Amino acid sequence: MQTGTAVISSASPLVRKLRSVITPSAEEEEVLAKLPMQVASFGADQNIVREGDRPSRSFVVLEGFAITYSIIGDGKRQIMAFHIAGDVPDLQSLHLEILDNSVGTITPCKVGFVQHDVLWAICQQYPRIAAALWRETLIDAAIFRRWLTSVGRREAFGRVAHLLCETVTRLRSIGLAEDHSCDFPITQAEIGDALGLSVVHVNRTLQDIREAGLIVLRSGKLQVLDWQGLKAAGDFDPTYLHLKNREAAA
Amino acid sequence: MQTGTAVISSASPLVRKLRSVITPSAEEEEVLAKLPMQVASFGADQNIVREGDRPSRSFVVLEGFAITYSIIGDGKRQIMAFHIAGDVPDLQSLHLEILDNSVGTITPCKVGFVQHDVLWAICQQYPRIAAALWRETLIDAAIFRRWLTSVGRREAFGRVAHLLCETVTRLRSIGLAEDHSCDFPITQAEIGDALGLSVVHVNRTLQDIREAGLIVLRSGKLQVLDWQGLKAAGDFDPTYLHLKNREAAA
DNA sequence: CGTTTGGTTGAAATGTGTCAAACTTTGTGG
DNA sequence: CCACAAAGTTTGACACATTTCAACCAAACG
Repeated sequence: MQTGTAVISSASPLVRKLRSVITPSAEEEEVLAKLPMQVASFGADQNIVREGDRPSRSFVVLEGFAITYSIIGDGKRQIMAFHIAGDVPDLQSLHLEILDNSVGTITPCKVGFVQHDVLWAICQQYPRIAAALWRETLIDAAIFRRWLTSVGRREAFGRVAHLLCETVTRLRSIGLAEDHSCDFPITQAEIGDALGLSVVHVNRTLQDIREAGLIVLRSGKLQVLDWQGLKAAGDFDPTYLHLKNREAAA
Repeated sequence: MQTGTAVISSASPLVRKLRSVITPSAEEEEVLAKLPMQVASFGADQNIVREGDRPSRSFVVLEGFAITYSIIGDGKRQIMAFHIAGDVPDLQSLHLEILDNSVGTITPCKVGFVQHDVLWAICQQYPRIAAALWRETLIDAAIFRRWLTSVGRREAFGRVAHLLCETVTRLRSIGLAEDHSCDFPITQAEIGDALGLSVVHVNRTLQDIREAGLIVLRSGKLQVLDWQGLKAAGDFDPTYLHLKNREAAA
């Protein structure tokens, strides 16, 4: 894998993501690699787009972690997705004029804005890329469904375990995890807002998971000690991620 | 509305749904109206497709209520969506080979199966229909996000209220609700499985909502007595449904 | 190095689940 | 059209997972 890693890391996040979603041709890869985008950097905890916006462009996450979230009436926050390199969190705005949720950073991020008309043009010229983009939004929806299942019907232990499994698997699929270790810059408060739990209870649950010998999580690094055990605890089956490179899910 | 109703009801559920999603041309409407589909009837509580299937066709709900659901390890069920006439619950299978959830009926249903290659051909020939279908899947995703928010961060009262608002609004958008009254054949157990609540608690919550004078719900009929009040209770804002016909959300 | 952010702990409060039983409505076959 | 079964709803009592409050501690950071 050593030599392979160099090749993979030379590809743009968008191309790496594409490879996890379809099997692109060289030409298709090149189109995405040369996609005209306006790169911008954001600090941690900043909004990139807000609920109610009517964007004329979407953006790719190039580096860092971002979240899709919404604030409800009484001020509580629900995080609906964690976004990593290669994700296009507001791709939906290509078809839905008004954004129904906000997207913000939780770590410093580099993102690339792409005009919608550029995307439209590419979709017309490269139907397989159009299909891949549609496919990506469908996978996002599948992830939402799984989260809903987790939050609706699993207890805290299983919920957290499932989130950890999913995140590691997704990071692996784009080459950002070795074995079952990865950067994990998500705070306990953010885990809570994602899973419908209080910070306090996330903290206690994380301790339980540690004591069960399943993980080590310290200073933003996650190491899974017992992958099978964690999968079992979270009732995790990666089918719903519809990854092309199945090994990532092993 | 009387004369208008006649016209609307003459349209196929698919066309009516299309009108709520985009503003179709006469030609586009005709394409969908004449879509070759194999119509089938199902009794209540039957599976139409199952998790793990690899369908070569999708289906439109023509009559009745269906659900997207999943069973987790310990046998609990999470319902992720209620489908009404015009919905295409497994449209995702057009792009994702393997189904990651089941779809079943909760009332007797009439559905129309459409081969994927037919859909592909239409998408190629009518880009606006392709866009509309993509758009529909994006709206579905938006609904999942809202459910997640509801289940994650709202108490039972708000959750149930939100679900009622959403269902009435969607039924209105396809002409299946007058004012704020509609058929509501969803059992309390199903509401519970959708919202992550036990039947007992759904029952008590429903009584609270009734006592608050917001609704009448009896023998499968829902009548909203205080729409503003119900919206407030559920913190409901229909923007996320991205309806073309905004009046439906009033 | 102080200041901020994130993590940890304990105790008490509570929303919701579970269990178990009764009641009511709906559908159906005799 | 009644009678019965099945499905859905309702109730009460109790258990418990999770929240809230209120500190305190540890690590990161400029």
